Amino acid sequence: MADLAQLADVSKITVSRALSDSPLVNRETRDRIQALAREHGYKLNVSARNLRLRRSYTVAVIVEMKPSNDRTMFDPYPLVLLGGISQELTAAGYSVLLTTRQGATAAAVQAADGLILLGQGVHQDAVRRFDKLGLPMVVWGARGEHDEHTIVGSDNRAGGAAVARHFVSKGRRNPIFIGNPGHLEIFERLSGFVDESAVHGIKPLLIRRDEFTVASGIDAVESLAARGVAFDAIFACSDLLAMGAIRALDALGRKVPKDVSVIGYDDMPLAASFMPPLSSVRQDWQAGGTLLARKVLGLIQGEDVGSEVLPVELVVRNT
Amino acid sequence: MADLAQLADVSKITVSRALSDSPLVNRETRDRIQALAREHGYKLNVSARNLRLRRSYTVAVIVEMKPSNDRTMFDPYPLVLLGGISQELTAAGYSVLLTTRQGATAAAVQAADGLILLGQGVHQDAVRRFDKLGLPMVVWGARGEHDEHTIVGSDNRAGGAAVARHFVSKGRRNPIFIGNPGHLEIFERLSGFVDESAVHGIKPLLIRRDEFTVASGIDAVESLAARGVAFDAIFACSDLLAMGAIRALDALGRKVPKDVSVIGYDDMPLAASFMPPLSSVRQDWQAGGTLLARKVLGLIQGEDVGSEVLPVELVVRNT
DNA sequence: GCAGCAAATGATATCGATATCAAGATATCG
DNA sequence: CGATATCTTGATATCGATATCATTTGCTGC
Repeated sequence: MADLAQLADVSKITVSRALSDSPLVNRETRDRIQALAREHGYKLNVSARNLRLRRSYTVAVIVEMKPSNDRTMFDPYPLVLLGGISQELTAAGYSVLLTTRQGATAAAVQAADGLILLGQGVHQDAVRRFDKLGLPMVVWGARGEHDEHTIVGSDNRAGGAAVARHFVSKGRRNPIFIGNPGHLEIFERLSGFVDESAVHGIKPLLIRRDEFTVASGIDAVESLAARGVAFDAIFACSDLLAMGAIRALDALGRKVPKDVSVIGYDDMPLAASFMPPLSSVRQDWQAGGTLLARKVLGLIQGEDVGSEVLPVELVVRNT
Repeated sequence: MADLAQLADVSKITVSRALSDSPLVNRETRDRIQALAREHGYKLNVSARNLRLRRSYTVAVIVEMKPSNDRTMFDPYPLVLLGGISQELTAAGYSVLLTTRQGATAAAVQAADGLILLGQGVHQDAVRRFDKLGLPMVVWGARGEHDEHTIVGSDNRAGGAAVARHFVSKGRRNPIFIGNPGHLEIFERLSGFVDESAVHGIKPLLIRRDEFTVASGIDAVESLAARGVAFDAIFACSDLLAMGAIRALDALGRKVPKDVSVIGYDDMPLAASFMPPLSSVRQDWQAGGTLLARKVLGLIQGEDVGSEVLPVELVVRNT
């Protein structure tokens, strides 16, 4: 900037003002300086600006990425969320600092202006840990009873309820829920499902499975069959579980959807091309990401943003 | 730091040294200062340090994230890569700055110490554009003829060749390749496939399809059938294409793998659970991410790292 | 013709860290 | 005992931007 100042025969501060489009400087001067800056390939030193402004214009996104074949890493979900976040923040002139939980102690993270927490396993302890940083923070997921932080998530309860209503409309009386209600989001799906079923005098059976894999879905149905449990509908809390379930049902000679209705969750791209095309509950992750970003930005600006729940949509296909 | 200096009754610079574990300061003093820092929740101001050191300790990762249902956004691939990158960089004390191509003009990106380019569509023009930033840069993908930049990718050519050999070993004489050789990586797979086939006197047929979707795979096989083309093997350059192809073959009454062998690419988690379990070429993305990160770090340190090609593995299952 | 005001620019201090060089304290040695 | 080396600490300048207050210039209106 000092160099530019010399070139333009003005002071450093005028250059600074010109480059930030300040109305304090004559339009002519401003254009001249901006042209010079372009011409000489001037690049703002972000560190210097941030130091002076006491801001980093950076939002840290903390993703849970476990090494192995965990759901989080392989499902499209976090990436689409990241896409939405990245787009929105970038547009607002912020940068996205991506970290795993382990790396979150890095100095750069602590210097962030805000925090976004992703990952289904975001439990209270993790939230509290990051809360101590004292940064504006938004969490993706479901809202627990005593949560005070800002949460953005999709309406898991409504999703569960919609599935329950669908099953009822198909005359199903003995539905199964497969999943891990230990995760708050899954628990919400289960609650919505159970509550809505109860309205119609139906009591679903819970088969707890911790892994969100095809194998796990197969296993769940096999264990049901082995135990001789009667059922005519399955609500799996992930599409992979649902696919596994259908595979297992097929092997058992039970027809989907004639004998058993099956509905998955997430509506991953493959669901539509599954054979048979899988019915599923869709959440709009891109929108989720956008919203997460807007909320942090709001918090950073000192606004009073509340938590928000995004609608979901039951996509009925052939199962 | 000035406050800590007062508290410890030393100078700022001693505090600075103590906190960075400099051997220049007495162990006792150092411990005392570090204890004080912890106690008072001192946080390093990253901007200030970066300003002084003329470094940002940040590597920008530029991902192509197109809005719609593009392959990039939904496949597990970039996320796993990101996981590897993030892990490695974080361990080295660097931060990961995630951006889309559009956001890459942001000041923070230009301030990065290095650049990693991801996305199958990384063409020459994009590479050149970012090259102008003059930063250490590593690209994921395949190596073009005139490429001078550092490239990390998996051995697409070997992948294609392995598939060709497999087909030959199964006695297949009329193989089809489905995919878009416009992408350099895909082109390499095709080349390896074609060259290795030629060794055995076989000439594959190329069906060009630009989308990496199940629908596209179905469409490809249907068009083959409509044109009355004879074939007994399909090498699809993505698992989704392969799944679509198998679906379509099924509809046409052709058995897999009895009548037609099918092999996909990427070995996505679902491939193993597909019905029938899909044979596929696997690349180790986690390792790729790690390697990408190491290369940039090397470049940043001024080392002379070369390009590198990672091995792939043909996973033969039931197709 | 001069006070008063607006527009444009500048001088200086500052953000919070580290590099460089200087200097005091202590130890070692012939 | 003085000289030299070693250990430890400090003073000062600096990284590159912006906030604040000051100043200059040109113009308006009575």
